[in-house]
Amino acid sequence: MITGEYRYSLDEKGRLMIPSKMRTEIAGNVMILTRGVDRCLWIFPTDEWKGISSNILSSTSLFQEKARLIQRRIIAPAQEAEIDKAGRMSIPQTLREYARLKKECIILGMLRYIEIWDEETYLNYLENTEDSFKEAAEELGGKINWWHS
Amino acid sequence: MITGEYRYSLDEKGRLMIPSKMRTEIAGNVMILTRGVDRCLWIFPTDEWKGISSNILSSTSLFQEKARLIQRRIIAPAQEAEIDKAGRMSIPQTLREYARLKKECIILGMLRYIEIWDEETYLNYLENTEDSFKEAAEELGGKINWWHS
DNA sequence: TAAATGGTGGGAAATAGTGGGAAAAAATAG
DNA sequence: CTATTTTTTCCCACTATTTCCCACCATTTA
Repeated sequence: MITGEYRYSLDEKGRLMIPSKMRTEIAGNVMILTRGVDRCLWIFPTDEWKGISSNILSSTSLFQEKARLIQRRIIAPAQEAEIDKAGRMSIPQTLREYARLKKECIILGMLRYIEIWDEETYLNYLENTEDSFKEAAEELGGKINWWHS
Repeated sequence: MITGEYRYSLDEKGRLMIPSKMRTEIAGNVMILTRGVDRCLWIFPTDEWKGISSNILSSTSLFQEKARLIQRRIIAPAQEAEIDKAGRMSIPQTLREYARLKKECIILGMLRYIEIWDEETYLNYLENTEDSFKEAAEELGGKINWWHS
């Protein structure tokens, strides 16, 4: 279970530190890096990625508009990224641009994957979604058992 | 599996770099280049192309309007293109015009084939399809098991 | 305070990418 | 059919980027 919220800065070579607590949760040092949905990047352990990508592919077909949308935004931009001996990961340029990463980045542990945000973008996101978050919490609160049995 | 999103520029001789990470995924240095669906070009490894083109042919008949459409748009414009020793590919003029390639191009790895876009066209595409993408993602999110087993 | 772990910066070698000259091929004109 | 021009292809040299590695700094732990 990968969790935690961290701030690290991109260095001049476009490398970003992955917190050691997350690294210890991950098998191997190769991961899959791709576009996320709200101007953030997603990092998946390779085995999680295999499941997700094959699920998407099997439930869509190439000559359909929606399938191409998903494929072009989620599957296509994905690249393998290695964690170097010092625990850092090089973020490819096109992905860096998509997420508008400047210097300070936020790293979020989402249980089975990791999100990377530009700090400013992230703070704006939190602020702008405050209301719909409360709504969602309210709605979910009625549906699930927060405290198991 | 070919993935990744890259930006390269067409040089004065109409050549376009194919990213080395994609080249290593491809057997041989000859590929099939043809029109794609949304103002982009498609590049297939030759063996993938054989499968796809024969699939299209066998599932359609000469005497059907729709079959002729697909043949004229996808099959007929197809040409062989070689990757030179420096890893570049010459894009024939008619295809360059169809995709409106100017200088900056986006190269997308679509798992079993590659797409080439003019950068501006691509950015417009992403922008214009933002809403239907989020819809499609939402819909897909409800249908599939993101986390295998 | 020493040792261990976590994090940062940057040099050097290897790899990837760019530009352009020259030979070959194709097109055009005489 | 030959000569000239244009286009394409092939190849080499140069530049940029990435990768690998090592040394150092900071922070935690004993």
